[in-house]
Amino acid sequence: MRATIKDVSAAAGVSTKTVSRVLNGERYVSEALRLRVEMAVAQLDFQPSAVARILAGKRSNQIALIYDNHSPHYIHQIQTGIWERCLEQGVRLLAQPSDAGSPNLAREVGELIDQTRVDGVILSSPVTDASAALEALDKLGAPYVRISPGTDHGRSSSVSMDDAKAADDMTSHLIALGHRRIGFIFGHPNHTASDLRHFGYRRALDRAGLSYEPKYVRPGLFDFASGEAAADTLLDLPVPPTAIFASNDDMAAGVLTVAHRRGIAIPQDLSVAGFDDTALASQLWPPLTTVRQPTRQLAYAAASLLFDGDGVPVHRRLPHELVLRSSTAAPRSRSEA
Amino acid sequence: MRATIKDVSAAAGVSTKTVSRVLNGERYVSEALRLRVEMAVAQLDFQPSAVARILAGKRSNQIALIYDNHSPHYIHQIQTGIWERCLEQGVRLLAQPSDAGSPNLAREVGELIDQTRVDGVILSSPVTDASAALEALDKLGAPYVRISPGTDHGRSSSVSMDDAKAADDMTSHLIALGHRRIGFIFGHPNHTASDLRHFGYRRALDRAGLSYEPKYVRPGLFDFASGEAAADTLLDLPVPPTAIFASNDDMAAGVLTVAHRRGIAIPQDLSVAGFDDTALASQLWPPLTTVRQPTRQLAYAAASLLFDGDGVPVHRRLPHELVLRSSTAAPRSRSEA
DNA sequence: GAATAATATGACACCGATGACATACCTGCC
DNA sequence: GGCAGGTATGTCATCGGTGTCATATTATTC
Repeated sequence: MRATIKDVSAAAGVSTKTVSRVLNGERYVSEALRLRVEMAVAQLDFQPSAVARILAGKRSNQIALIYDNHSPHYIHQIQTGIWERCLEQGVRLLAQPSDAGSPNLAREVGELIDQTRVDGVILSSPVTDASAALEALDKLGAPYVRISPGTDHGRSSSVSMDDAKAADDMTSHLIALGHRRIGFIFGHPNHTASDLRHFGYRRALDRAGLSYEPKYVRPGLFDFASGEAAADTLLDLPVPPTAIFASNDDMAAGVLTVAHRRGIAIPQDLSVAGFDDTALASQLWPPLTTVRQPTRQLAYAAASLLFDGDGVPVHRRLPHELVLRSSTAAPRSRSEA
Repeated sequence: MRATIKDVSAAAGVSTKTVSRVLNGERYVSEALRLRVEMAVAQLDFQPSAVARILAGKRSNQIALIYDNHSPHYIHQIQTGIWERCLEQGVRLLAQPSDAGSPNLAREVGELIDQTRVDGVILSSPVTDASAALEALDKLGAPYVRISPGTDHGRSSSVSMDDAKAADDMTSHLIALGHRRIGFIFGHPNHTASDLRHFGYRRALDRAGLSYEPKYVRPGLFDFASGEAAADTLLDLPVPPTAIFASNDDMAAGVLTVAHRRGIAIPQDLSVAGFDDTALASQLWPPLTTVRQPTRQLAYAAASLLFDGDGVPVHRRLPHELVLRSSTAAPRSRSEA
């Protein structure tokens, strides 16, 4: 059986409380005792039980990540970023997939907090905007940080990128290339980022003096199939767009596939842009022009805010980056209006 | 403050032990008391503290997943499969990324077990074959199940697919199409599956009476870039292969990109096959013929073995499936030897 | 009807740490 | 010399449950 604090205290000839003091680096321990305790700890290869600590103390040294996202790449980045920060902090990470729309969400979150006593929670989109979850967390007084929340920004600390600006940048890039008819594929309506990206697209058109044409804007669900469907509709138009900007890479992949199927050359006959810079983006043919979302860094920053936070909401905005690859180019004929 | 078992016992007018019995569905509780307790629980919205349970009892109702895998899709599938089973069991899941080659692996695993008291551990490749981790688990007596282990099969329960058979099937498919010169890209040397897939490839050639040509076999690392590099080498050969079988989809994507870059038509001039059936496979152009690895089901089964196991190693093998898409076809000229 | 077994309930210690508080020992200062 | 205040250490209750054991009640058997 593993050594407990009692074994250590016996071996060192001190009280368990003194051992506890040494363990936690408290003041008021003489150098002599500190040394004896440390030697006993080393000798017994003693590991304090996290469980007992939680029960007795205040901190659990565990945080939870609540997510509901169907992009493995995104979650992986998020998880990796958080984990990196946790490692530095000596904190464990509990993964909690969930369903942002579930009527049980509040209960699930409540159970998570009550049962595990996590010190804090990180929410990723779209759970960031599930009011049931937020209410449950507020009620229980659990600190939480949101990654890319869409609404209610004052409610908690958060990290985010500027989705509108990014979409604006990409759209402007296409306009600069000479495109005048730019299709846009909306993201999943549950994600607030979808709306922001759409707004950025529209703002860029507006600034360039191009009219916003609803027929060039199609709904999407952030998945491959919806990208295909949207592309089919757009390319069936009497005067199809010369460029299509999809709200994420998966949908852009769908656009590419439709184009290949129709024998449309990319980027000569059609420019395609995505969003996220997932691994997929560089593995497609042609490699996708897209927006690099600093996902891992966002996650890392979120964990930092959680650890260092003092209750006052802080917002951190991280910069995105346009990644220009070969799926975009000037349209074949610049004379088109 | 949250209700505790004491509040419930007071509200129901019974001892805490009786509440505990009801909570755990133990025998020997009268219907009347059970009802009173259940009502009190409902009324107070009582959630037993997992932490206290762990400390007092034997089970922690937590398991951990230790992984070190650079494929987000794979991990996501694994995590989802395990989570599904955990949900049924009311068990929480701790995610523990790690580095299979790290000299600290044994310590990390030891700390994980000691500190969290997880009931068991699931290992995914390649940590499945990191002897430091296995030794640490054995020493601490922690039950564990491995997903697709490569070595030492008798050592623990495990779930796996038949990698050799799958690669054999795919190779046989290419041979049946008429291919005689089939390139092969090896997987990451750390993963034992790599070796098995290669063996399956070779066995299929052998059975068909085709000679095994080392020049058609290139190393790879399971990533896109190594797929590109291997494809370039293969296609530069004086007599290049008419088909390339990559040990996973990412590398197959690399092959497709090289082919596109060189203007090689797929599948007319070159057939390409992958392995795993990741999301990527169906999002590429042309969609990839590949092997569907039952990752999620493997993970689910692994969790089941962990929960239901009684210490006796059990091995479960799940069936794979050939997914035929449009990246493979008969070679242009069947006359080639 | 007494002995035995099965059922039902509670008292209490305990899991392994930390928190609150008590106590003892030094210093330094009036 | 006595007292305040910082330093060092220990005692004991406590966190919120479960395990063990004792005991009371009811059912079964001969």
